[in-house]
This record gives sequence, structure tokens and C-alpha cells, in this order.
Amino acid sequence: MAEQEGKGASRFQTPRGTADVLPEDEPYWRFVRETGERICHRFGYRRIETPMFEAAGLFLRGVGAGTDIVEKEVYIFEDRGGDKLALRPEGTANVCRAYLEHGMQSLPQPVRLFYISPVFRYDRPQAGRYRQHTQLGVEAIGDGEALVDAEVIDLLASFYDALGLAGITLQLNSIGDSACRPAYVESLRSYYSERLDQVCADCRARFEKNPLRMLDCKEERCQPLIAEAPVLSDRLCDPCAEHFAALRSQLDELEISYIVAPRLVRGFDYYTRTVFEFQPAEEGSQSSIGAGGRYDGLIELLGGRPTPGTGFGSGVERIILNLKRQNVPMPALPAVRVYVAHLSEAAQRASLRLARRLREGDVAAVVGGGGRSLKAQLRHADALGVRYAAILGDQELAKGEVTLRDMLNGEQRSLPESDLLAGVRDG
RNA sequence: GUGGGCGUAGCCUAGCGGUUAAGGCACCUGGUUGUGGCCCAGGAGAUCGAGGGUUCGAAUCCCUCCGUCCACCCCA
Repeated sequence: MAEQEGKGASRFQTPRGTADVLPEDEPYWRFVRETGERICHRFGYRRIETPMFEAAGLFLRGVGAGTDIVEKEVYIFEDRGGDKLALRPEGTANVCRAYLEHGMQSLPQPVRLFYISPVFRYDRPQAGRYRQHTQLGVEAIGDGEALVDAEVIDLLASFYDALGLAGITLQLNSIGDSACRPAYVESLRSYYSERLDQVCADCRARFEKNPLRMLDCKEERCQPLIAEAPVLSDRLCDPCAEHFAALRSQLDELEISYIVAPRLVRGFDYYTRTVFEFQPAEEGSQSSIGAGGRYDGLIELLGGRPTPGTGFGSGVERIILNLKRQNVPMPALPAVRVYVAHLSEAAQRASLRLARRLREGDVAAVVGGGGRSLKAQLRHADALGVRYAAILGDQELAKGEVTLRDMLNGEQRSLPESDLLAGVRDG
């Protein structure tokens, strides 16, 4: 309940797992967004924004009906017309839908797209985990070559680098495709079927739902079995093995270091071949700040011609969390430059006009609060951190002048109203 | 969904069964006639997360709920 029950007036607060982005955090958001846009553009990606909600079936089919995300984390609802809709739990399905809907097959392939948009998951919140969070995502659709996997990984690594994040590591794996994975999953099943009594309760559930996840278990007792389990990378079909080898040599060429993580599995059903995950330096429970992979079957699953795709999503809130942890300095946003103080009714009216003139000259200006003494107005100006106070009283009005006070050193001079704009510009 | 810590003004904290809940920061005003930052004085701001219970009496004890943080699950 976002509304607290009370006797009289109840106060509202943000719904669980959501947060306000306050002005003091704006430098971070701005920095991350602008850096992301710059890097994406540099790689030839163009922005796309899709609706925050879509037909529920898009996610059920795309992400996979058996996954945790779809099974228990999707915000799903019926609108007043009876349509079944869902808040997007991730970004890729929307973009693929848009690719099909707008006939992007007829554009030069691959189509390179990015977005910065909110996603929603009904999950229990904790540090770095929210019910609404923002992902910067990238999708390259229409090219199955490993080269494009290398490209999106390079893009994401460049993004973190441009942000100034240190100590990021990349985990990389190939989970095969429809030609080789089913056989592997079968061998895994038969391996575990004789040893089910030796694994944890969670793994017994995983055995039914998604045996691949058993390899990812952190439970002590499951480790020996994991160590002995068949390894997927040994059983990739030739095309998958070649794809993976090509990707690795391309990453080597780019001097992007990575750790091959045979146990790395992702939460969506649509991944094929390449999967990867970037982890921040600081060990927290939220071990991933960006992750993605290849999804060669997804477009077809959504009703299109077989079309390969690859991409990633990276959590902006987690990026900011790590920027703060690492004390990465943010570019400061400019403060208001001029505070127009006024000392009489007439001066108050004149100050409105004066402030407009400054703003039309692209100088940020605020007008002092009504009913405040000059002392209070200057104190106010000081608290706001403005550079100049423009003082307007009857004396100034009579002469068509304004008193300009430099708040850094307290120096004052009077100048004609018409010279104020020039007087407060860069200097 | 599971387990645990925490919830006193915008923020940080004191009070831990007994008169009108205390302090710091921030905010507002004033320290005479038109001037900031330091200092001084004053002011406003809290039904002590919400609801219920125990008690002559509860911010203080008990229960429920909500929120938050941490861990698990999962994930960005």
C-alpha cells in the first residue's frame, strides 16, 4: 500500500521498490544518459523508444513462460477494454516487435538500435534491485555473425570505460543453439537424475524447470556434482563452436579481457550461443550491471522470418550505485547565475522584466521572494549559490540602473539596465 | 516467495514505562533606516511508520500490517 492508513489525512509514498530521482542525483543520470547516447551513436546505433506496456503475450512468448521473470515477476493487468497487457520486464521483446511491426527487415541489416527506458519486475527490493529500474539497452538485429556479438560487447565495455568505472569484469559463455543444446540438456538430466538425492531443494526444482540453472547453484553441497557434470562447451555443435571461437578471437583482437564461464546461464529462454555478463568491481549481492547475448530464434518466435539478433541491457541504477561507490566525479550542473533582488512594489514588477531579459539572453535567473528584506534576499541568494545578485530599488529605478553584486567577493557596481546581460556573462 | 536487522520533524541522532518528546544540520525571521557568507537571538516543523493490545499511565512492553535495509531466490 502506497497510501498509509491513518485517521485523517494520509500521506502517499513511492510504491515499494520504486524511487524518486531527486535533483541532487540528476548529475549522475545526466552523465550516464549522455555518455550512453554518445557511445551508442559512435557505434552507429539509433535510438528507439517503445511503450512501457505491451500485449502480455509478447513477454510470455518472448521471454519464456517457464522463466522466473514471467512466472512471478511480470506486472500483468487487464485494461478497461479487457485487453491483457503487461509492463515490460525487459527491453528486447519490445524492440523485436517494433522491428517486425515497422518492416525493418527492409532496412540495411543489421538494424542497430538502442534505448534508455524503464523496465518493471515484481520482485522483492533490496540494494540495487528495484521494481522499476532503467536499462540502457542495445539490439543489433539481422546479422548472425560473431562479429556483431563482439561489437555489442565492445560497445558496452566502451560505455563503462567512458563512465570511468574501474574493475569491471566480463564473463562469457556459449549456451549453444537448438541443434546442440537439447542433447546437452538431456545428458545433464540423465547425469543428475541418478544423483538428485545429493542436491539442494532449489536444484531439485531446477531439475524440472531448467536444468541448466543447476550449474549456477552456489550451494556448498551442490559444488562437487557441478564440478563433475558434463560441460556444455565440450558439446557445442560445430557451427556454435566456430561462432564462439570467432567471438573470442575478435575480443582478443580488441584486447577486451574476459573469463569463459561455463556455468553462466541467463534468465531468458530466447538466448542462443553467446551469453555474457559484466560484473562490477565491488562484490555485492547484485553481481551484474549489464548482461546480454544472442537471440537467433526470438524474431521467428514472435512471428517473423528467422532473423538473428544480439544485444544487452545494462542497469542505470546499478551503474550509478557503482559510480558513487568508486567516487567517480560528476560534471557539475550550472547553478542559477543571477538572483534579482527587489526593494519595493515598483522594483518587484521591474525585476520580472529584468529577469525575462536575462533569460532571453540564455542566462539563468530567479527573482527574489516577495516580502523579503534585502538581507533575507541576499541570504537566500547565497544559499542558492548564485554568482550575481542584481539589486533593484527605487534609487536604481529612478536612474534606469541596476546594482550588480558579485557574490564571490562582494564587489558592487551600478550599471544601466541594458548593460546587465553583458555584465553577468562569463566573467 | 523465505529468513533476519531497523523505523522519533526534510536529514542525523538522544530519550527505552511516568510532568507540555531533547539536540545538531537544513529552513524562515530578526540583530533599526537598502546588502549574503561567521556569530548571536528567535520561529516554524513530530498525532514518536500505521492499527490494535497490556497498563492508572507507552515513543518506550506485546501482536498485526506497512515501509526500508541485508541475505536467499532471481536479476540490471
